[in-house]
Amino acid sequence: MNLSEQITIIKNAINRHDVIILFCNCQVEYSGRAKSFLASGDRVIFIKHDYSVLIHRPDGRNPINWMPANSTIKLTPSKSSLLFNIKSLKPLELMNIVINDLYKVSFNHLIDNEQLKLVGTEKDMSDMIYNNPELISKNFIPLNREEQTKYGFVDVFGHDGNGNFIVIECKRYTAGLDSITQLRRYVEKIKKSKGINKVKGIIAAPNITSNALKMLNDWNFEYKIISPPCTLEMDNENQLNLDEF
Amino acid sequence: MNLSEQITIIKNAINRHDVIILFCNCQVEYSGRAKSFLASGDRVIFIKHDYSVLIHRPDGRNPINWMPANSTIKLTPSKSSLLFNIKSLKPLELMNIVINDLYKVSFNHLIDNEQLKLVGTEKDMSDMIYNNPELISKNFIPLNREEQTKYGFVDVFGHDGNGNFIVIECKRYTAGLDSITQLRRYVEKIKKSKGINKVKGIIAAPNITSNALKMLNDWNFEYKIISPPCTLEMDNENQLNLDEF
DNA sequence: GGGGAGAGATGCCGC
DNA sequence: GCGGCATTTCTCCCC
Repeated sequence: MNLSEQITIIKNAINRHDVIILFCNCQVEYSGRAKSFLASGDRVIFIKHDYSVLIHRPDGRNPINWMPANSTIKLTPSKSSLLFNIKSLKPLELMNIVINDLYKVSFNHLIDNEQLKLVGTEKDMSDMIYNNPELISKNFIPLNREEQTKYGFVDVFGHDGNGNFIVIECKRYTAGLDSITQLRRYVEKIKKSKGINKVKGIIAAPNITSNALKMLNDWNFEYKIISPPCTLEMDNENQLNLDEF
Repeated sequence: MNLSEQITIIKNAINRHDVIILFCNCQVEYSGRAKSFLASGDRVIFIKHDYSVLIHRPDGRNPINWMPANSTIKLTPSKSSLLFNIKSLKPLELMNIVINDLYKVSFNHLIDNEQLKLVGTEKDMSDMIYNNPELISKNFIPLNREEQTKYGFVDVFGHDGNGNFIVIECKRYTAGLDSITQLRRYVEKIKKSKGINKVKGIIAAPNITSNALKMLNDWNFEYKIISPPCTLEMDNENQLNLDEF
């Protein structure tokens, strides 16, 4: 297949909003929110249904370069092979891909209307604590989830029945320094907005870093070892048993 | 091509550490750091050289499901089509992919030894300020970059020649509430470690949110409108002119 | 659309 | 390996 035919085929696939994969050797220039240059190497170029463009290296989870959805994709022949000019607005971003060698092209029209069901998130954690306040202490009485403040959203807010407000910040993995400063910000905001000084801060997480623990002690906050819930209800009868794996 | 031949071809490609693309209809179960289920739909499965596995939907920059590098990938026939069992250790993560319909398979051995040259990062910003202290003020004298403290790393640290220390936190885009709490943490740490109370905090960023600006004023910090540098030196003579695009 | 914050974040660097 | 932190973060949600 000659180059001109190949360009026509790819252009048609783009116009149909097919998902397109190119195995190729290419170099990439990007200018927009930052500026980058990637010298020639073997990569996979990914043009998606939403006109986002991903450039994946042979390794790693993330694209080495990419353009956001709704980009304008121009494809032209060059002396050696193909040239992509990709443009996106707000913010203005430009990308040029010089294809030195096109190994393989593959495309298909894909339809996917399903949504991922996910459990074990931080939201699941705060729900669990709200519904099982004894996880914090036998006195804890939750009042709100996701309490809105000008200085941020509190995961779980409540009191202990003795006039002490309680602010809980959940982390699904390890709480670090940033978690403590975040909690501190909420505690101070609650103190100010409620006009009360008796506000206790609690970090709920399965792990905490040593420095975070020290900073937490400095601020008289508390740490509760709590893990996110991890039980997925599957109504699908074709369900696989991950335990058997 | 029958199913058994197809499995052999894919297995060989996996053993060669080829990058493999499958256009297919599939359902995905994941259990590990969290738990998820994704009902049947059209997707692209991506097996990389490092044995990471990505499942991409027709839209969006990120994989909807994935497994990290160095996973163990088992491929077996099922009643309808193929079944992937993928396993990763530390932490233990399991994934099952049921392929209902395999549309296309493509693979290629890819080699990429190049590194991305990127400019316009936060590090570039702090370097720029360190080398051009007048961007902050005519009195600013930088002392260190990336000053290490137990409670975090200060982007740029210096003084004003009048006994006031200066702590600068850079953000390459918009500074938010978290940037202010971060700066506050550094300022307090410097005050404590140096045993001095005259420490000024400065946010250097092209934008700041309204709430962050308010909090910054509450803490008597300063805001300097500074953008990250964005000039890429290209030694490649095949350089494209992005401006002409 | 701005703002805040999580993510199965990932990836990098430093100790 | 832990820890702190940026990311062309992306993505979701709420106002």
